[in-house]
Amino acid sequence: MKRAKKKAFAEFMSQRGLKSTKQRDIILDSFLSSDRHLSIEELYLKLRSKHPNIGYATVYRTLKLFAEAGIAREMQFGDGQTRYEHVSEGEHHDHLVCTRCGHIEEFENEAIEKLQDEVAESHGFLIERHRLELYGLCATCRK
Amino acid sequence: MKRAKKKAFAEFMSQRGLKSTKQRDIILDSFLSSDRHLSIEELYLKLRSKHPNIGYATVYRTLKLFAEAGIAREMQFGDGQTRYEHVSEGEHHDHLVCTRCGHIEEFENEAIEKLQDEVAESHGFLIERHRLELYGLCATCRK
DNA sequence: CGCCATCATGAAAGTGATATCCATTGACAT
DNA sequence: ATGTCAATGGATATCACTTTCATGATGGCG
Ligand SMILES: [Mn+2]
Ligand SMILES: [Mn+2]
Ligand SMILES: [Zn+2]
Ligand SMILES: [Zn+2]
Repeated sequence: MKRAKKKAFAEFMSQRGLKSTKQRDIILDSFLSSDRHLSIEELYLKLRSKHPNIGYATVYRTLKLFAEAGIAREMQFGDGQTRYEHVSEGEHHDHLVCTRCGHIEEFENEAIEKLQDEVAESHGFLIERHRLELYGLCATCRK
Repeated sequence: MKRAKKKAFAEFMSQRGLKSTKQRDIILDSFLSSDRHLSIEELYLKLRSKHPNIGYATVYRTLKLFAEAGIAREMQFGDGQTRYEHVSEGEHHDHLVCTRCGHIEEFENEAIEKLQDEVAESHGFLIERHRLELYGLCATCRK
């Protein structure tokens, strides 16, 4: 899991002639071992205690790199911050977002995906990607 | 249609003790007679030729008011600008967005909505709202 | 190794869209 | 007509990125 992503990132880096650095290693480790939907600032703050020498710009650029390398995806849940989530090869999911505590849950639903394709076809659209987010109260916050 | 929204807005304004102004009337007219998914700047520019005395801040605040009054809804399609769309009482729809020309089409699909409810329930979520957007090439841009 | 062309870093400055301030103007109840 | 409080709009501030630039690190090649 983590191994696969580290390897994929290493390959991407060498293909592009980019260099391996201490910062990138630290950021990748931290990213892979944290919440699956993290903002730049959250990751930056998480790192800062142990690695006060890593700058915001480096975290920012490294997360962009992860996205280019295909091991992360940029997401917008409407709270004004871009979040980066883990991406696994060939996997897709959508999101449930708690409007009270910010908790994010993932789900997959083949039936919905299929209906989306039908909608697109009936409108003559060629779909490249989609986003489906359900906002409300999570099980905990409902109580 | 337009009448109903003007009336709804007037009621909202008087309930809140807000005042009727020339600018608000102009902006409402312009909003109701334009594209259904308009950014602040687009509306501002559209107005400027005929009403160069209306400021950007007023357009901004008035669109927010429309949203509060329930006759408009803020939307984010990922192009960096907030768009305001017309809202009709008790109506709901989702969007197809062309990634090439920016064209936006609307659709409704009861089956999808129903499946969404099932997903939410199976995760213990209480849904307040959702967003479903399909991004790709519109019929025209496919050719 | 030691060089050195490149890439990477991080503090600071820039950007663009949105949000707010404030002096002035306007609406409307009395 | 007057007083009060909301509205306006130009200017300024904010916020989350995004880029710049001087300095530091990496790694291929003798
Ligand atoms: Mn996710
Ligand atoms: Mn719409
Ligand atoms: Zn919650
Ligand atoms: Zn198109």
